[in-house]
Amino acid sequence: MTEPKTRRRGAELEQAILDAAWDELNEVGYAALTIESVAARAATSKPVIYRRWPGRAELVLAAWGRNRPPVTYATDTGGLRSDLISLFSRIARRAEGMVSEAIAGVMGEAFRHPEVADLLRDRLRTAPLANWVQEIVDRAADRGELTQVAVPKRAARAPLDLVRNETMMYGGPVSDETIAELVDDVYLPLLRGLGS
Amino acid sequence: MTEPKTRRRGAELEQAILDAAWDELNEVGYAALTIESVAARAATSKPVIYRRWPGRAELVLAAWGRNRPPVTYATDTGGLRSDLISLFSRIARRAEGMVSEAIAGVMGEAFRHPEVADLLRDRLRTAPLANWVQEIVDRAADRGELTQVAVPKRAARAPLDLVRNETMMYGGPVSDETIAELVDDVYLPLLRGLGS
DNA sequence: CCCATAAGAAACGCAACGTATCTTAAAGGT
DNA sequence: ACCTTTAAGATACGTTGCGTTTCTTATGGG
Repeated sequence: MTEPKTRRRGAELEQAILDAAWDELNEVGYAALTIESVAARAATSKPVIYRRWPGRAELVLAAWGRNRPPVTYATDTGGLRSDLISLFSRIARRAEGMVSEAIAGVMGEAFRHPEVADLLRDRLRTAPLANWVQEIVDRAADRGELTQVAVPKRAARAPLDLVRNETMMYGGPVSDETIAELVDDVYLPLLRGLGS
Repeated sequence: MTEPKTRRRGAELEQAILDAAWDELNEVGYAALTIESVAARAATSKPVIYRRWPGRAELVLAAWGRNRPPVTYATDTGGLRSDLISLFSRIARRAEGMVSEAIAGVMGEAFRHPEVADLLRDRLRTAPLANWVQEIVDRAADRGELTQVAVPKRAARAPLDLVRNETMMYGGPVSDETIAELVDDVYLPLLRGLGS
């Protein structure tokens, strides 16, 4: 029991720890995740983990970094509204995959450790979002659904911000109804208003 | 030292505890706030606190409930844009007074305790917001700045959601520049778009 | 084959948890 | 004025996880 026979090292060991952290995160959640539980699960010991990451937040961010879903591209669905519904759904699904309880937990620590805050912000940002929105708008303009317009950065970020807010406030997955409201009552009017 | 002479009871004692919790929250933050530290500060003992609140989150929410700034009304500044700037600033200032580190902390626990989540949501909601937005829009319509329109609930909530997102993501106070962007690049276009 | 490196085991003191026990001050009814 | 009920406050308990230190020993590179 005290070490079967093989002693892992370097990358292999690191991956095993991150897998253990990820499993633990999904099974018991961030609040109940302890360094000791991860160490036990990975069949290693605390110092091994502390040698690599300064604390729980960083460990979880690292684990999450290896397991988050890839960013997918916004396809042309043939209409502005359906393009937006598709975009918002994609964002929402991605946000859900991020285990919002963990985000909230890490956030709590982020305030005390600015490095963690920066790390977290990087993770929550979806870099190509602005381009996607602009592409959707361009296509809509080609179809005559909107007047051609450059979407300001703030406006391009809004879908992500609105979905994130929804996820953080209500925990669970974002309903189709909510997505429809965000598109119909907020984002579509916004895009239309940009053109006037 | 072991009890000067007077022993507080009921409401008086409760208030003393909540004051202590509030002070502690502002001085050391949520992460470092412990039941023991609050008990010490209030010059009482742990059981007294546990008899009243089940845990840290509830205690902090209670303390916060007694100390949050009153909701103030949106005055007529004479123009749509300045009305909105004023509204967003008000929301932002209120959000800052709420010690976002504490919100994040409570949020982390909220996921494991649905009652806490409900409590927290109540606290973060600003009930009369929809009316304020509608009033601002009505006034703007009277001035001829917008066409008269009923603002959907989602759209009316957006200012709060956007500011909250900003506060949670960046911690510190929301800059005037950010507020201007939110108004000029997001909310003004949105309101204009609702009218078309 | 040897040796520098790092894995793993074990134990440390510390802090805070949440609970249980007991004494005693305060409030209120008669 | 007394006596009963209520709850405040002190104290101590076992528990858990922290983050660190110390030491042994397996492993892989040279």
